[in-house]
Amino acid sequence: MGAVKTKRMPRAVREQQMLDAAVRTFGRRGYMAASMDEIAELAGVSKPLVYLYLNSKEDLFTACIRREAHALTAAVRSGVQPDTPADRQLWDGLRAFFTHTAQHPDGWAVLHLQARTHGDAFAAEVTAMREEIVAFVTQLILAAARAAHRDPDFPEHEIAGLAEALVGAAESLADWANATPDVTARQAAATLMNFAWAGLGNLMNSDPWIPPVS
Amino acid sequence: MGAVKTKRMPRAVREQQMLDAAVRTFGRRGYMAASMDEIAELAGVSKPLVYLYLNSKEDLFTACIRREAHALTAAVRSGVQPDTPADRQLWDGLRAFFTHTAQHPDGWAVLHLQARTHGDAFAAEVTAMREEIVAFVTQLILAAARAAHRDPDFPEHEIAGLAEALVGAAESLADWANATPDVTARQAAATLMNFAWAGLGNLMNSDPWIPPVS
Amino acid sequence: MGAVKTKRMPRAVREQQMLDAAVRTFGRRGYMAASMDEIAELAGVSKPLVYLYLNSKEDLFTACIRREAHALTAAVRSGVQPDTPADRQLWDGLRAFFTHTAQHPDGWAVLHLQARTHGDAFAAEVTAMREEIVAFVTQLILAAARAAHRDPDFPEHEIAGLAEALVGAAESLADWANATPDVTARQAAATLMNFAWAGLGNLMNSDPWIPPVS
Amino acid sequence: MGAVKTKRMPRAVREQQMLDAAVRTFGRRGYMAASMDEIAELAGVSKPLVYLYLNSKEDLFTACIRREAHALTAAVRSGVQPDTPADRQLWDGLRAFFTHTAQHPDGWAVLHLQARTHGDAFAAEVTAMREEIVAFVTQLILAAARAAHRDPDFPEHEIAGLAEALVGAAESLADWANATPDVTARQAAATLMNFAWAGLGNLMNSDPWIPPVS
DNA sequence: TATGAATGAGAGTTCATTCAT
DNA sequence: GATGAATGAACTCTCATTCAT
Repeated sequence: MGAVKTKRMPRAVREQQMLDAAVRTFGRRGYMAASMDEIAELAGVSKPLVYLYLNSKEDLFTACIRREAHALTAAVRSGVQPDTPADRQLWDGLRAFFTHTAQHPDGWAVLHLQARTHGDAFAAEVTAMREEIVAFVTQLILAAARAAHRDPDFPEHEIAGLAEALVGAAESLADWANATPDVTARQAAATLMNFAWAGLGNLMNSDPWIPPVS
Repeated sequence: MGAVKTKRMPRAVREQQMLDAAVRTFGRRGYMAASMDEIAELAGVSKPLVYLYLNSKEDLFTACIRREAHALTAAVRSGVQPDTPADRQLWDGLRAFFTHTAQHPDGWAVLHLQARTHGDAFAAEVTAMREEIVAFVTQLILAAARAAHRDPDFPEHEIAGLAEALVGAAESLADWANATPDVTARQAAATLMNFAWAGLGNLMNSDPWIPPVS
Repeated sequence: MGAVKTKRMPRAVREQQMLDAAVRTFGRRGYMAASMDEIAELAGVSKPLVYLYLNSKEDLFTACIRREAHALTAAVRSGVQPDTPADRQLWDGLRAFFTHTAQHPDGWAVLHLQARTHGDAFAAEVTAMREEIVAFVTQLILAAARAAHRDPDFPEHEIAGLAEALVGAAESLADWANATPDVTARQAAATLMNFAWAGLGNLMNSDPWIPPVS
Repeated sequence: MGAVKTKRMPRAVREQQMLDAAVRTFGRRGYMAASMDEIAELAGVSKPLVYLYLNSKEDLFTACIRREAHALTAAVRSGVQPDTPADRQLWDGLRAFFTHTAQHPDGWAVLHLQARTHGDAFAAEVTAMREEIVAFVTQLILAAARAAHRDPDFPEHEIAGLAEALVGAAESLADWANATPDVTARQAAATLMNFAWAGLGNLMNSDPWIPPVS
């Protein structure tokens, strides 16, 4: 069931094994329903070792959140090329995002479902990551407005709402894509780009957003 | 602290008191962290009575989900007038939605945060409600396409994605509006309508969606 | 092993049973080595009931200390007649003290050994009782001085030391009497009265303190 | 924090460092609350080394008791000059005793508080030391009686009680002196000499014991 | 001589749940 | 219709102790 029992590993390696087991368990069972016993067994170690290295259930969960948040933002960042048009950056970012969430469903569940529902301390950890992403999207929207040679005539705080809506839609689509068979990351990204960039009104007039060739 | 202790109430009334207490407790503490003790005390009854009426913690939580889901869909339904244009229906529905989630934050937390994070059985309960809403939105999109005298040239399954994106964005905005001071239900609805109907591309060209007067 | 299992007792009765078991266990094993499991079993109840009524191990121990301290001071107080000469009052008090400690060795161990060695919070509980006794003895010494028509020519703070010495000697003798077979409470009291009242110097000169007839 | 980490020390030195750390930890935390981890860290060595040298927690504690008991009796013995009058010997012994307990509060706590509250095995270790002291005091009393040219007319076992009372009073005064600011070892000794030698009755008659000049 | 890696066993505590009245 | 009394089971966490090097 658990990992193969390999004895006497250096601490750093063991810690990663524990975090792997913890992310999987927290993601599937939920923070409270996950027991330290189960995590330890899945990691192939004894419970005291988990406590020795990770300190407490709360600290372990926090470590999971941080690791997964870092992995997700790193994935998105490395998928985007800075000096490309705004819509291209968004398209690349979304594909990286949906690809990562599809490949790490447990990590995504930890971030999106578990961390936000078990206390402010944990929620604050994800909020930090989320704000980074929202800021990235906000800046893309502003860049697009500049590219259209226009100062946006809607107020700053309205842009915050738009970015929030886009990010929220992406988060929901990630869950949806994970739950719906045969929906690829690329399709999810295309759907959202159309929705966000062209808008339903334009889509009705057959004026969709066209993905770049890559 | 809890409800005023009135003895010998009819069962239906007592049950509602219990559900009130349970929704509040589940919404604030989370499903697992909420204790039957706390719920019973908040409801002003003894624990055995809770079990007599609601049977178990799981059943109690399920009853909460159903009641709140029903209340939310009823609120949205009663906000929409069937024989109006699609964008008007969406606008009315969104306003009803954001109004309800703002007025019942605990119920919304139960549906959006708690029910989805504690096992498939509970998640399935919300999924039923969610599918109803997604179906409503899907039908609005199709109606809009018909109104534009066009068969949508993107496949059925693409529409599902669009509806999903819209609903997901709405859910996220509900959390955002609840957490951000001074954001009204109307503002949240306007932001989302602009985003969804006009799209970011059009917004850049100063071609926003215009809310109806009401 | 434990008490006969009698079901459904009123809370007050069960609490006393639990305190009985706790005093015995704490007194014999020590505070830390005593397990809540053992106490519960000895009391003939399940562990959760102990927690329901007494809250925590710390609270349970505190409750033990208070009950035993109260019992001991009550025993001493009721053994002394206020309007008798100082040496008679001391003699009566010591007999009551040694009688009580001999009859409640576990309670005495809780007060004298355990409560003072496991943290300031517990120690403070006994200190309160001890100070009451020291104050009583101090006042006896002053009364004796007045009876000898003399203002004591040693300073206040010296009297504190004398009272402390007398009480400390009594405490040690209580342990000694409990540990030494065939030493009665009366003998212990007589030894200490001779030592304290007449002093070793006088005893050498065959001038002991003579116990009253009673 | 702990001792400076110096590698490869001779065994005897390392052992003393460990005992220093152990006495301090046992004295402050108590036997059970003291953890081998803390002791090892305070000693500046790894835990396995503690086990290699001292074998087990019980053995380590026993070693502490023996070392501190030896140190205390040695201090008292070296303070007393054999061929002096009994009261002078007692006076010198008490001063040495109070001086040592004031200078080694952790060691005194180990002997007086901890060793007696955690099982007969440990208690027996202190009992050995205590009996040595009681025997010394008993012999002083007998010497005083002989000096008064009288065979004491109270039985052997009464003398045991007197010695016990004196030693018990000294032990209590040691705690009291440590806990009361500005009480010197000399003052504690004087208080106890007055109390023991002259007795309260004589003190009332202004016939105290007079300390020798030194 | 010395230690980083690891654990079996058991502690205090809490909870959903039921019985007897 | 309603409750005070009671518990089995599980949880987080800690500790003395050892192995392999």
